[in-house]
Amino acid sequence: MIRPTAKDLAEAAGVSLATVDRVLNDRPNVSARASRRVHEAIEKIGFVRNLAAVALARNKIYRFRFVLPSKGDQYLQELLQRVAEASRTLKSDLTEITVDQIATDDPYQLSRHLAAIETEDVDGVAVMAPESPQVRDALGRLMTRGIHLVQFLSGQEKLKTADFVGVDNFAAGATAGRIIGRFLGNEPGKIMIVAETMVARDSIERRRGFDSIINEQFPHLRALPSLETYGDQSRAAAIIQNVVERHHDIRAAYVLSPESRIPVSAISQHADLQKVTVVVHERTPFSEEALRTGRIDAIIAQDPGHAVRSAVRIMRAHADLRDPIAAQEKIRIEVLLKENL
Amino acid sequence: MIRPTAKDLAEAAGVSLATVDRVLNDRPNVSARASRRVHEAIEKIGFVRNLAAVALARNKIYRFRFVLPSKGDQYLQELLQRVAEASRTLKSDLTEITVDQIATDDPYQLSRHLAAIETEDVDGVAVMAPESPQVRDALGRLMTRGIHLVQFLSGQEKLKTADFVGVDNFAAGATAGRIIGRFLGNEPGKIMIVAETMVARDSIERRRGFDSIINEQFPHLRALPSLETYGDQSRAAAIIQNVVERHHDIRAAYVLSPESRIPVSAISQHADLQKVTVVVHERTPFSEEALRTGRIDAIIAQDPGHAVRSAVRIMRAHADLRDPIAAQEKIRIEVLLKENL
DNA sequence: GTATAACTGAGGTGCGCACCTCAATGCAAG
DNA sequence: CTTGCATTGAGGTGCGCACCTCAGTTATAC
Repeated sequence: MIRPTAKDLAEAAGVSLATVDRVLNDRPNVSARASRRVHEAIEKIGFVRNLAAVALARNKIYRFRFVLPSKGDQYLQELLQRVAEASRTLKSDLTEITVDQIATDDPYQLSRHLAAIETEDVDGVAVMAPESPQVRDALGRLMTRGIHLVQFLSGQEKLKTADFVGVDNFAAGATAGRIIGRFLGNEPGKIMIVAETMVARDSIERRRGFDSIINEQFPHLRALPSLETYGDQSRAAAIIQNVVERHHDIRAAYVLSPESRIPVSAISQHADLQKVTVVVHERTPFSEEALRTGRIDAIIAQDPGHAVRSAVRIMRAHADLRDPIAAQEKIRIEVLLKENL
Repeated sequence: MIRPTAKDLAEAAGVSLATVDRVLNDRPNVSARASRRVHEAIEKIGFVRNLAAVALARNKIYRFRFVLPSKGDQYLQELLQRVAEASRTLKSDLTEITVDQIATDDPYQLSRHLAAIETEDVDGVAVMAPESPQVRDALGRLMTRGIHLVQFLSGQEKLKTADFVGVDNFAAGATAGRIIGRFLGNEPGKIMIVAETMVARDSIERRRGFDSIINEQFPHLRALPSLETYGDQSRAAAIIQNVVERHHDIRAAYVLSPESRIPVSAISQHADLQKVTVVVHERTPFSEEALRTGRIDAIIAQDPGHAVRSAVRIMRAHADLRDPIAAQEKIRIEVLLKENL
């Protein structure tokens, strides 16, 4: 038989098409016996639903929304581009993607925005926002209202019920630690650590992962306290200069935040990049160029395109009441060197 | 308007549905004027084909075939699993995937097998086979017969007309070179290089990439001539023992071939893995475990699951007379350390 | 027993498009 | 003018399934 249809399935199961429909779509009023016979027949004749037909018959448009920060540098731009790209590609798959850019670092504003999302307007929401109790509650309320939520690239620690798309930041920090440790060899020295802010949970976890490796595996190295730039160019220059002057044996720098342009620029002003091993996070036009020209030595990245597509697949699966395929949705921690850009 | 349909498009363009159909599907007998008006209307009303409806109306089953080696170790198993997985997932997308396992290292047998593939049986073929003139000709003939070909994970140098899915092996070798070079630091030493066979083009390119980095960036290191195991455990042990005895200053080992179990086992018998930095290719249960336990230091990998899905997407695009989205189909060279497994 | 609820089947409609036929119109060459 | 060919439109069919209605049947409670 060429690819059995629902009709073939009904025949094989000895029931009517209506019952097959009830079983396949989990509708009520089906006896256990009928359900069992249908499932057995599915196995027996190898029935597989034609998703194209399902989609057409349902004639449903999936509407997903990404809630992203309004302020940022190149990494945010990269993300926006990937979302736009996915939006274009998925239009022919009955999927419409919108983007809201919000001051996600203002919990009040973000909460209000999330509260204003209507259940009827959207089938899933992917939110990228730093952790805060207020935001966590707002996200919880969103889910209570039946809107499927994906925590996008940055998670709330105690919101385990929502899917999370992104890397394990502890592991990412540990990876950075391993690279710096191995690159530096056996000579002792200090490592400068720079972040936009240490309020962000991502940065904290990366730092913890980094420290765990350095302390255990490379005890001759010492990671200095984290410097916070607050995204300010001149502040970054000042605090980095200060640290460089006070420690003559800085052999490496690790930038925790996704936006590395300001920290790296400041570092290159005040330190000899030939001697200092620099590792940053996220691939951006800046970090890519810096790696190419040798200003930095490695990038720890997560592919934003993958992340976007993964978030959409997860929201789509939930909208169809399916389970996402977990294995495929794992975002890899990528290590980029000059040679594998 | 909710999502315009072809009917809306016809109306907007001032032509009939039949003409819209002719334009959308590149059928003959359409005046330039009609075509232009349809395309303008597409832009104007934002028409996007409903792929589900297209698929349903076409009612076409895509049949793709993977031609893979019959002999191999864990990496082959990994690949087979990923293909099987994709096969299961894609069944509901009207895509059927079959696997032929052939002695791909026998050009004669492979050519005969390829020649026997019927145009009617299949919409695309993905072939993983070492380079040889005979195979290249057989692949060429396959394409001449109108069967779309994807070179899967191993390409023929002079067959540029066919798509290739897999990493740039020169870059992969260079990445390995960078890692070993940086991990070893400034002390001089020698690097042992092991391959199953250096006949395979992949190994040759990796070696070239590796040498280019070592020679340019790390002149205090010397890469020894490649050792060939021919997949034989005792032969591997013998030649590696020989090399270890003749060179007392071997500080690293680089395994070029995707199957690393035999070489690494042999190396660990005859060298002190605490002191020797080992880099291998491809993630397998063995290499993963070896990385976890510290027997090896890094894995250069390409995600076989991605590769399989990418090959399928490319064949699918060609079957639909579309162009694949090149950016999405690039397979990354992954660097795996203990921390980002 | 009867009333009620749970189940089942038959049949219809429509999703948006591809693909087909056939008649009608335009247009150019001779 | 006629012939021939390119172009266009009108209309129909079917892909596989979801979703609906309604009549009929069976099980269960009382």
